[in-house]
Amino acid sequence: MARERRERMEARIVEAALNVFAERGPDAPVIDDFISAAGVARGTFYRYFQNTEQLLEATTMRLQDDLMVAIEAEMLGLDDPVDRLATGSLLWLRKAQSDPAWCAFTVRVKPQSALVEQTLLADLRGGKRAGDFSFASPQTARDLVVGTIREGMSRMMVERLPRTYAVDVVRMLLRGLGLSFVKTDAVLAACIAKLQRST
Amino acid sequence: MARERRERMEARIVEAALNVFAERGPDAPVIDDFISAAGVARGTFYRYFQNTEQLLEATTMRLQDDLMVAIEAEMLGLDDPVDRLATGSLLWLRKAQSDPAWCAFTVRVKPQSALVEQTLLADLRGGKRAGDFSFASPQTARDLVVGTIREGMSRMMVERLPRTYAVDVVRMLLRGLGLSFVKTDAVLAACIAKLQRST
Amino acid sequence: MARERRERMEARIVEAALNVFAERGPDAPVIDDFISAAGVARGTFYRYFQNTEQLLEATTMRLQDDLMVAIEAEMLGLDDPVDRLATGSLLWLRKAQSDPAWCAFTVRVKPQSALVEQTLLADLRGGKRAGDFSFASPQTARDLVVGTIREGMSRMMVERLPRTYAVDVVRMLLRGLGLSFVKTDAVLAACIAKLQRST
Amino acid sequence: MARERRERMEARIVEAALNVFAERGPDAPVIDDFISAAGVARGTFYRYFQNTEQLLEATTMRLQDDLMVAIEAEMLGLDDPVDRLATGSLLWLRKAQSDPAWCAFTVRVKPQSALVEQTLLADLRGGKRAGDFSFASPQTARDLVVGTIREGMSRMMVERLPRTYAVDVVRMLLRGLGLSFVKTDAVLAACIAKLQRST
DNA sequence: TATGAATGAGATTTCATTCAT
DNA sequence: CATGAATGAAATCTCATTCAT
Repeated sequence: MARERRERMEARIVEAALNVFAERGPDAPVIDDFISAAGVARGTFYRYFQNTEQLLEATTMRLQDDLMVAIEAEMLGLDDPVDRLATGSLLWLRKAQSDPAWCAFTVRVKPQSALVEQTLLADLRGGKRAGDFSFASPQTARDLVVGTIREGMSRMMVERLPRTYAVDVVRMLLRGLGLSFVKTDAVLAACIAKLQRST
Repeated sequence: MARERRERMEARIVEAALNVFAERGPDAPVIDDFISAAGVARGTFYRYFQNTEQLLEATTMRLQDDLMVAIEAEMLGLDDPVDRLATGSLLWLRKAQSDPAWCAFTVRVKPQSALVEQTLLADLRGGKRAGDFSFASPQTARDLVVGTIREGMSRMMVERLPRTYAVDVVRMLLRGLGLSFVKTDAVLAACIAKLQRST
Repeated sequence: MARERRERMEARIVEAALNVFAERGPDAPVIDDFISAAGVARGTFYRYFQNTEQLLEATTMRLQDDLMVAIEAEMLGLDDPVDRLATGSLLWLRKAQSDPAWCAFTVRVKPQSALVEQTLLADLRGGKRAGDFSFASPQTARDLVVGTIREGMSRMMVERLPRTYAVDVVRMLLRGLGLSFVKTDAVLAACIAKLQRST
Repeated sequence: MARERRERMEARIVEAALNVFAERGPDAPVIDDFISAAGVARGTFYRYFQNTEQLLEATTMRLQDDLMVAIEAEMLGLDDPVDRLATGSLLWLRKAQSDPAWCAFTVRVKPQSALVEQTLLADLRGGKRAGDFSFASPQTARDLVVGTIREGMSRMMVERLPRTYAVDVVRMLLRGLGLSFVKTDAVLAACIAKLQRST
């Protein structure tokens, strides 16, 4: 039960961090913001997190994992790695566009959640094994996907991007990953159709 | 003449900042490092820059502009936007790989130099007008190029990337920009050949 | 003529200092306030005054001398030291009450103008020689007069004092200087009457 | 208990400030002097005082309160307001004359300790109620007492004042407050006699 | 374990004064 | 002489982090 208490407290702080970001924006948040939002003493904070960075990371991981799980749920039944990558990227970008606070938070922290990284790499490898993708190495391919999406998210923080932005980006990504132009369009069309049905 | 003096002083501070970064690495450098390196009083520093961040930006802009000029020199005679974009990206990534201090410095600051942005957008537009590229908008295409390269540079700071990394990335980029796979390989081959000759 | 120019410039700076005090109040005035009010360069200022303190002193002396001269004019024909001291103090306090900028300025600078000090001491000595005053030493008596008036001026800066304040103070001063209570009242009455006539 | 700690810390800083002043004199002491003397971090200082001025005020208040308490002890058994005022003023001036550091410190800060002000006003009111004093208002009377003593203290900082200075001043003050010349001399004589006995 | 005072490194600001042009 | 950029000492502020209670 001591263990449970620990987890409740940790969750409380993370929860508070989320609110702080949603309310005060991505800049400035200082430790005082977090602890006062969580209603916790300074010292208590440091019992749960070594430093602010770690809180941010933990929160980002939480956020990314949550989204990843939601996306996986959405993709239930989708087995083809190419379909999965397309759908996943699309949903990720849409989340970013529809939830600026989430976007701000995610873009500000460097590392990605392990779950996201693994899922992404698995699909990249799968797509290559299936002969659809063609790239030098999964890590290099990952840089294309992660870097482009991250840059897009950065720009969302500054200017309003068109509704079609997500699809436009995913098209570039699939082509960049070596998917033939014909297949790219087919995959995209199917993926969009499926998403519309499920909404 | 008072104006000239101002500019000399600003240049002197930026120059010193470059040295500081080259010597002490991208982390930690504190304002005292900069002012003592520049041989300038604290008050003088704040007469030219509002804060450290601003100095970093100014310095990064300088660095990026300098590299851009060097790359333009290297590309003298190259007129085709696709060739230019391929060569430029390649040289940029190679610089990053061969000069970790430069890479660390550049990757740490958000905005890109205006010169770089303009050159990039011009080539993207040119390549599209020529019918080589195909993408939704130059800005979206820019996100692909800038985001991927930036992500690659980030990863360079953490792990050693293979010699072929730069070429691998550029191949993905060209394909992502909608260049046909055949042309992509041709452009890359020509571009590499030309670079080898000129070295 | 070079000498004349010098004096004109000095006067200009002092003049500006007066305005600064009148406009911005007694706190804060910084050298920048003075030089920008005078439309003079930093360096120029230091050619005329060694430091801010010296400017303040010069200005105070000017102000006090001016007032002293005005008071002397008002007292033309008054020869009795006791009358002079009473009238002078009264007029001084009235000036302070009617001109808050002047008051603020004067109260902030320690030393008194030599002219004021000499006039005061002369009247104190005169009144004692005439057998009206009685105190240990003119310097000690001076402390009573100067200290009380200065304290009153300080309080004027903070709170509004009653119309009768000046007379109340002068009555205390005359008694404190050893003037008999009867004479004090007579002197005060005469002095007030004379002032009313002259206005 | 946390409250107690706070008070101890504040006292510690004020205590240190006293030492600094005693050792280095009233001019120049810089924030670093205070914090190093108190063995306290810069941040801590600003947690207790907004700026140096505030520390000076707090310290002066402490000093004035301490002296006031000592004077009250000395006056134990003295109930007559006139006696109290005479004795108190005398002791205050003697303290100033015998302890230049204290004098310098006290004279440099504008406001008086609340305890001092209240005690003074009470005695002024008491003396008036008893028919001994006669003045327009206690506040005006206060200006006479405070202003004169302060001016005397200022002058002590510059020149050496005679041994009789304190008594001379108090005589002027009592007369100025409207005490009859006869009573003034009687009160002074008694007060001096009493003090000599108690030493 | 929870608390919040204390720490201290550092950034930023302010300003009187100096000095090259 | 006039100018205003440069200086540098000191004040003030901000925060992440430590630590005694």
